[in-house]
Amino acid sequence: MPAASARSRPTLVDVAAAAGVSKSLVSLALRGDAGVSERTRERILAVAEHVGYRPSLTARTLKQGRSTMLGAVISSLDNPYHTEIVASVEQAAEDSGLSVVLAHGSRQRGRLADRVQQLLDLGVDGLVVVSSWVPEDVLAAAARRAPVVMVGRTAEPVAGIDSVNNDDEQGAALVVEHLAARGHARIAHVTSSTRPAGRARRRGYEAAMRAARLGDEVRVVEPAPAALDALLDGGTTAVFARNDVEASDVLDHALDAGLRVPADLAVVGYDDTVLARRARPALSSVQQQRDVMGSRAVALLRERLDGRVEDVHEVLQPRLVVRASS
Amino acid sequence: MPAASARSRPTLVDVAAAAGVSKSLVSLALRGDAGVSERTRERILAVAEHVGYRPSLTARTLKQGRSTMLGAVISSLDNPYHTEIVASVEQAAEDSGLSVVLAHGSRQRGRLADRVQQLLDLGVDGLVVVSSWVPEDVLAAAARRAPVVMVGRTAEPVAGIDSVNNDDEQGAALVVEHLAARGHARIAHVTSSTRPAGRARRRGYEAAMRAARLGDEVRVVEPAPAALDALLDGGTTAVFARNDVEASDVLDHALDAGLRVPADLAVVGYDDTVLARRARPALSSVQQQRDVMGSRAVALLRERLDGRVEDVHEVLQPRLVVRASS
DNA sequence: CTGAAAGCGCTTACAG
DNA sequence: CTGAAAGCGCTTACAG
Repeated sequence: MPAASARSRPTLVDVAAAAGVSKSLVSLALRGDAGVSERTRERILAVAEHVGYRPSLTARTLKQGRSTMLGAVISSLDNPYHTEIVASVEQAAEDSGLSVVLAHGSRQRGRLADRVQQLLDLGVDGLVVVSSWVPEDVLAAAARRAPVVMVGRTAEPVAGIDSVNNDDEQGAALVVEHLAARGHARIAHVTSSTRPAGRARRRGYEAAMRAARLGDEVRVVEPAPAALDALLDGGTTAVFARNDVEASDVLDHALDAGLRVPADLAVVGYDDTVLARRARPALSSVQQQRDVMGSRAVALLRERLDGRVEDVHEVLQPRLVVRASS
Repeated sequence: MPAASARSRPTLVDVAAAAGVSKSLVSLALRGDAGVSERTRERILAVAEHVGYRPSLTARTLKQGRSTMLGAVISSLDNPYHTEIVASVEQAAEDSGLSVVLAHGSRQRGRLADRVQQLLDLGVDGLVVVSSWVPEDVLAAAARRAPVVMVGRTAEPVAGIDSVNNDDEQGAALVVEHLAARGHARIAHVTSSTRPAGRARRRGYEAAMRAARLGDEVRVVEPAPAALDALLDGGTTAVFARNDVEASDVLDHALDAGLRVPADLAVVGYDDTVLARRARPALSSVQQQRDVMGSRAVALLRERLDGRVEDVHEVLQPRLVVRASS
């Protein structure tokens, strides 16, 4: 069989011809319609199998007006926290008979907006956005084409878009309470982020410090070498970093400076990624309910597809995983 | 505007009606056909923009028989080596005016086969497989539907499928030569893999050891604690690990055992992932030409689409990146 | 320079 | 239980 013909897929018409029936009957048989006799269906299925028939999703989507595909957008592939959420979205989608097509923006803002368009042009039935870098006007425009759910925070809720996120303030409070219970008073917060989640963690830290009557010891610095040196010289005994990446940087810096962790300095991160488990000593970190996030995101999308019009914002409670670093 | 109507996208017909022309003219104008007067085109573009028209990729794909989409399949999202290759595939595709839809198998073999089917059913014009876990019969079947290029090794070349991969034997030889030049004689190889790339690295190690007249010192072990202990007790002064993950494990183990790296033990990895840079001390590692891999993969696909029928297998030369661990 | 018509591969009423 | 027909939103000869 020549390559060219090998590349032209058999269609319903081919199956129908081979089975000696009409193409509508083939369609009905393939989809398990009740009005097709058992014998006929089996014969048609066998023929379809024999000629190597695969239905064209493109044609089906065009006809039906829906694709049973969901789109997922993430900032970049190299953030294990985000990719784990995507994996849970995919699992939940699969459980609902939906498939997921994935796109990312390689950390580039404009590219993320392009990817959102691309997925919508492709005809996805809904969109899960696992990235805080998609501009809000792009989100709002996307929501006019298909239901959109945001996993994680935007600065303000975007009208028409559902969200599910972690309670960052509460996560930060868990860390401060843990460190205070371990006897730490001089607990600093290391953060380089001005994004919504980062800001919320910082607010949570500050509020928890005051609640623990440590308000005078509030100290927030960037994860830059000079700032960290000043911090360590200044008598800080514990650091709550905004995420595991920055916690790892703090850890490296402290070890390089000859400090023992956690004896001289306790370090706690956020997100509980593979980085936390790989660090030496292993990092305590705040764990978000990533698997629940994925299934809730898909559930919210399905509700929208079923007609819900009010916005829903779900907030999940995090928990602290204590390891050797604190 | 009610939600339902907001969700029904304007079509060519809507634009045509709004502009007072036929829908074929709109199509021609949008695609920049030469036979449309400048004034007419501008007017049509303005109307399309105004009504928020976006062409349906689904309809276009159905009509044209091609989608200008490439599919990319990877084993899982948590392997930075693979995701970096995918990023380079995407960049190369974009440069060719193609988009990429990404699918992964969460490390599950059967799921990978499903994803390959899904991408083909979706209508991708070609498939880049960045995973050695896709069964060869699945690859062969896929190639009957669309051009397929394998990035990385299969055990044997698969008929009808192009490939681009790194010269693993050569990479292993670079490591052995480097360590031998540093004065090491007892160089062990740590590997847990029986996959094609792992086997090739092992072969390369053994050949290079003999070439360096160190044939009597060839030692291959698994990255298990007991095996590593025996290795360290046995006078090994350098370890070449099959990849950065296993090199990190060796590193951790050695440091835990109180050894200094590289003074007591030199460690070298493979793939030059972020793990190598993040390790302490930073790991020497073999760097593959990941960016070139992506652009070559896309180029091979395009050649197939343009009619090439002979199989092409490209082999790229790796280079060694020396860091503190050796 | 512009329009009417056919057709990509499906699904879905509608007849029989 | 089965078939003929219309139509999803495009693109592309073909006329004019």
